Amino acid sequence: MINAQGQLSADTGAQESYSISELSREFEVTTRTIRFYEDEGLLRPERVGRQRVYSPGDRVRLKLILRGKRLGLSLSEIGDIIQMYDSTPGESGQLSYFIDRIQQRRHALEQQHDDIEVTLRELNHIEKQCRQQLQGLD
Amino acid sequence: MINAQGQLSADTGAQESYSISELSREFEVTTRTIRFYEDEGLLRPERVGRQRVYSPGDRVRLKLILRGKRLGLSLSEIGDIIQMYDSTPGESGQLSYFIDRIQQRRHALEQQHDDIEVTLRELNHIEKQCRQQLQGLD
DNA sequence: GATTCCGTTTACGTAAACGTCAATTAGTCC
DNA sequence: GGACTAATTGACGTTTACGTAAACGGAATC
Repeated sequence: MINAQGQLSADTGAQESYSISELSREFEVTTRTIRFYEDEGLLRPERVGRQRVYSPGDRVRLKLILRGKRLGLSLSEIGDIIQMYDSTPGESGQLSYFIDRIQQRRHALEQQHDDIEVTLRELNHIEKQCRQQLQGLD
Repeated sequence: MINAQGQLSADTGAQESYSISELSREFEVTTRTIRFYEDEGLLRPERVGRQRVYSPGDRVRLKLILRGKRLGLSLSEIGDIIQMYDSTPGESGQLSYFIDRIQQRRHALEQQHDDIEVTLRELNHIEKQCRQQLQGLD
């Protein structure tokens, strides 16, 4: 297998580096978007010359970013969360403050979780009514 | 009990009308925001003179809007959903197309649901590590 | 060596979702 | 009847998250 840099890489399913257009295609975002995330400090790919080269770690970060987007988070909120992932070990400043931030995130997520369940139930109800209408069983 | 219009209303917990500032306070959004939602066609309060008067139904709609916001939906997506709630009975144009739209919404919500669970698990993991650090049990 | 394909930087444009005045109206309190 | 309070319309400002176009750099290909 040959990657974008023309180097051989064992086909383990996990490449060791990615070009911007590869990631762009894989995740269906524009290169503009990926560069923008870098401007915002969410990604820090290496450079070979002027070109960006993304590691598997960068790819995971991009995944995290997109997951955050699907949840409706702003890029700065996403940056906040990514920072949590990054500073996992001990150097997270005030540990208890850090835990606090985690709790807050979790609280918001749990609220969303509830909102989703309510909405799903309601949509199910509406759909049911529609199906009855469709069959004239009303 | 006396509402904003100076009229008596039985204290059943459910008022029969609300002023814009009442709703503003209750849901902690600015009046500007509420008017903006009206501009976008998400709310249609009645008028007494020039003043807006909101019914319990309007209040529910506002609740729906804010729930949608917590889920990260755009106002137009929220409008889309509210329309589903409104046109429940039979006049939903192409019923099967309508059901299709419901399915799509549901799919997005289920994706979010999954995203949340993954993120929550990860946050839990991170928090655990932090707590261990805090107790020096590492 | 001209074209094509990626990629880069710089910069201006834009849609969404409000914020922030400013000017005006209409009722209320003393 | 002046002051205050709540509401209204209108208009411009702002932030976020990119889109879009221009102009250029290298490598590959014909």
